[in-house]
Amino acid sequence: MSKTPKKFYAVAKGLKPGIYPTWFGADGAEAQVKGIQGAKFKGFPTREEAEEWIASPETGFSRPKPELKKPMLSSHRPEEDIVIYTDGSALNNPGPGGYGVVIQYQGKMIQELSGGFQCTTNNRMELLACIMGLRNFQEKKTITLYSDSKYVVDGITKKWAQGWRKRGWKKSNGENALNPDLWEQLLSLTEYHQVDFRWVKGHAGNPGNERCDVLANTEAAKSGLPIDKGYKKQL
RNA sequence: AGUGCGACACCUGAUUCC
DNA sequence: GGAATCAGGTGTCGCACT
Repeated sequence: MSKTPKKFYAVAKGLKPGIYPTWFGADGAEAQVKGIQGAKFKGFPTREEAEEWIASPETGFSRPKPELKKPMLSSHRPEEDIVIYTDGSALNNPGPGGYGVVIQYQGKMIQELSGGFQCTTNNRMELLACIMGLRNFQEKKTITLYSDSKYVVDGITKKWAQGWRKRGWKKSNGENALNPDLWEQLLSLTEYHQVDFRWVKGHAGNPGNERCDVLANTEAAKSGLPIDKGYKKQL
């Protein structure tokens, strides 16, 4: 997993402003900002970046939200008629989880789907969200599907899943590919419909993705959820 | 088989601000 | 409820070494 190597911590407002090489400990940055009102600090991979930031602490401006101006004139391509947004969540991962789906037709929201399970994983829910969304269409359709999961999007667009299935659900390194039950369903749905998988950054202000996030989290928080029979913890 | 590296998610906790 | 910063973790994949 990725652990961003933030070696330097710039303290702009704290006990003693400056650059600190560690977070914890007596010499760490945490001691300089913990409990300090109005503290301002940020980690950087290099000392240069930290010093640069400390010179101009970038006050205000918390809305990098990229404005989506969509003129979308009369030339509406048919491949964008049906748009599905998906997201999944799993508290404590693995843990109680849910999926959320928003289906739009010609820019109008026409349906929302959601569901949850007692114990599952984030990736299973991301996968299931796509499956549940695509399942809504009996007839062959051209669909644009948005997910914030590279696992899901690359699994389809980079043909990972096709490779795993071809090798009997083995990954490129020979080990078992996980969640074959869900990937099998998603593969057959994508072989029936014409689905354009597109990755969107999570929590970046995308309204469709944000809505799915709320739906998924609401489901995960419910009580009396069913069990995810396909989830087997390997141990 | 190990070890790294990369990436996107999903969390848990702490502090500050509104 | 929202914004931000930090730490620790799991889910999963591919790649490239030993």
